Amino acid sequence: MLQTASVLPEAIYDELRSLIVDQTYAPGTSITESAVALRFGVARPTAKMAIERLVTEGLLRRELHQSARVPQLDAADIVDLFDNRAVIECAAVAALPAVPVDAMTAHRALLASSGSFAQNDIAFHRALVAGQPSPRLARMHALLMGEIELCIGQVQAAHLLTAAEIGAQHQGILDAITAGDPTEAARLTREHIAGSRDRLLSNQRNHHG
Amino acid sequence: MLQTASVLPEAIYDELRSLIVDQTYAPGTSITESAVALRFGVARPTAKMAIERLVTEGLLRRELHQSARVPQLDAADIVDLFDNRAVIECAAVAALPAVPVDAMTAHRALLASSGSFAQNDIAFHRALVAGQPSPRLARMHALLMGEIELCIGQVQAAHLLTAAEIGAQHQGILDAITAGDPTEAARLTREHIAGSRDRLLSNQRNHHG
DNA sequence: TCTGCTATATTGTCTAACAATCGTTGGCCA
DNA sequence: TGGCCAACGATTGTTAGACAATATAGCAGA
Repeated sequence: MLQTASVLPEAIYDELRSLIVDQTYAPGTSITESAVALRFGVARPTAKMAIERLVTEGLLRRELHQSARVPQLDAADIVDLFDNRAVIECAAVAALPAVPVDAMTAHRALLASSGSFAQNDIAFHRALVAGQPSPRLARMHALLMGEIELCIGQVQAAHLLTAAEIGAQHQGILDAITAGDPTEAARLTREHIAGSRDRLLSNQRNHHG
Repeated sequence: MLQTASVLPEAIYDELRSLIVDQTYAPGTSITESAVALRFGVARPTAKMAIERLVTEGLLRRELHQSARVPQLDAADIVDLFDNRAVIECAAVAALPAVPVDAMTAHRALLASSGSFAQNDIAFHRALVAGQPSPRLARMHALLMGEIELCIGQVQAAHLLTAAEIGAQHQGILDAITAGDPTEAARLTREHIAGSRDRLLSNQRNHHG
């Protein structure tokens, strides 16, 4: 979370964020302050606050005097997002003293998942970063992950790879951490993320290319 | 800049930010919304907006129902800030196709400066990141640099090193970029930032230890 | 002295309203 | 018929004032 906000805008923020990531609001949809205020039964300033927070995280874009719009992420965005994510997550796993329990939980949940496992994949990576000691690295990661989720939703990439394949790559990262080899952990993380990126890119080409 | 805000909160944000970085507001000072609104002659919501943006950047901290306070950065903060800064700036210089003109400008200004050159140093590093193509890497860097400026102000570290010494290290980084050696550029950047970190740390020990 | 209550200060949120600005639609003119 | 300009509607930007919720501090009592 980027900032500790008050409870009401926080709730609206959460809800809106889900609607955007779920593709309930398609890319390009414009989201006005009044509409949000009406939908959630709050005053416009409160809705405005939630929207501005989503803009800060990159899940919405807006310009002066125009309503916020759900961004359409293109190939360049995917490359930028995943490359930066690799930088941050490599630094994170290299700084991990041990495997965080939350990461193990997400890992097992992913391997056991029957349907869509994208959320478990995200949770695994978030847990790796959360388990590492630097709060600012975690903040920067959060700044990327919102758009990453949006991106995965937009490319309909839930099943580009099997849970077993993803799980095996995760297992390798965990093993390197446990073995006390941060360099190897970082390398595997970099490869894992680059693989996801390329898979998303080829899928996007098929859909929009 | 983290987000494109409207003009009035933007102006207040800029002014407040300067006052905080300048140490006009000492660490620990509490800044109320009303006080800001009064000082700048705007309504409280407008002041609130500026304050919340500074909180997002880490230049102020606040909890629910309490006024924002200027944070007192300790040794752990310095380490965290500079280590993460090294991660980001290394990635930035490694991605630089050539030396940005703004970086050259700041570099020359630093070498020619007679008094305090901290601003030129900051400008140089900002220019390096701004010259690199990824907007999200730049955003993450901006998230760190606010606190970095605050940190430098709090440790009264304007003259821990001569302009000539800093300039020489910068020159080395520029040379590596020009030579098309991103690995070397990243290494020199990492060393340069680690040096700054250690000097700030020892200075802080003298003052507060 | 320590505990508990009260009072004040501050933020959280709402309603209502006006100003500024952007996009669009319609009409007017060539 | 087609292009330019103006007015309109929609939306955001900003303000004012008000009330509720909460934290801090100071005071009173045991």
